[in-house]
Amino acid sequence: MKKIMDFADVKACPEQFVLALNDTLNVLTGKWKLPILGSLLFGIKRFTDIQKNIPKITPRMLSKELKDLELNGMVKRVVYDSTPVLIEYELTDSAKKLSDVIDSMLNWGLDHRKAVMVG
Amino acid sequence: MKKIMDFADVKACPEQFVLALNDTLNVLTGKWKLPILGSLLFGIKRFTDIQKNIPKITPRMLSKELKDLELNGMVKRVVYDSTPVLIEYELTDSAKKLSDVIDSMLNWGLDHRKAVMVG
DNA sequence: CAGTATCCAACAGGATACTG
DNA sequence: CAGTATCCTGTTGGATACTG
Repeated sequence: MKKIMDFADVKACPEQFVLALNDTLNVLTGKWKLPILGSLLFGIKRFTDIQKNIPKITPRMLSKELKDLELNGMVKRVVYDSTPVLIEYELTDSAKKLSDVIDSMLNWGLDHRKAVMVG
Repeated sequence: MKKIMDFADVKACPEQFVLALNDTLNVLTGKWKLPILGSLLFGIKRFTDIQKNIPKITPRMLSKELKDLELNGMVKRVVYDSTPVLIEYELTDSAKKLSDVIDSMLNWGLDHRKAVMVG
């Protein structure tokens, strides 16, 4: 794993690092993004499949978040020109790699819980 | 780095993992938490020092976020009983370990930017 | 210096109903 | 099935002024 200080240009040009960090934060934050990505980690899904996977999400929010994730290169929306039209959502390769980030967040979170308990 | 599927009980008891993940997200999200943690990574600081470090943050927001970070075990607030009273903020050990998470977020973010560019 | 107090705007998200 | 359209509430954050 490359550390931030390994990047030679971090001091010379910090803006790109701030942007990259914000990108990561943006695809994770909000009430529904992680549940949606989690649902799609188990495979290609249709709109109503995702809705069934995530209790209490409304179609409005699912639609909004899927558009946002698509715009940010996390989700591919595939339209099959059958009758009736079939639409499927799947994760991009980039999105699948997010599991590394989630693992590190999980590890820190579990450690932190222990630390806060005793402290 | 331990991966989520390495935890034997992840399927039996997923709630603690959801909580841990949310903890991590909660100490990172919002407009000011990361800048504040970043400022304190360079050492112990006083209220107005942090304010000088972070352009445009108001005392209201800095006060609110510092309280929140303290409550979540990220920041220690130390009061020196001199006259006038001196107050310093420093990161907890747990907060310092966040740099691992930030590194992984940064790496993913930089990769993702490249992937989205070409895609 | 280290904050509070008040008021206000913007946005995230929810409830419900409707559509090609 | 795969969404939109409206309307509404709560939270986040900003502006400005003030305090021990």
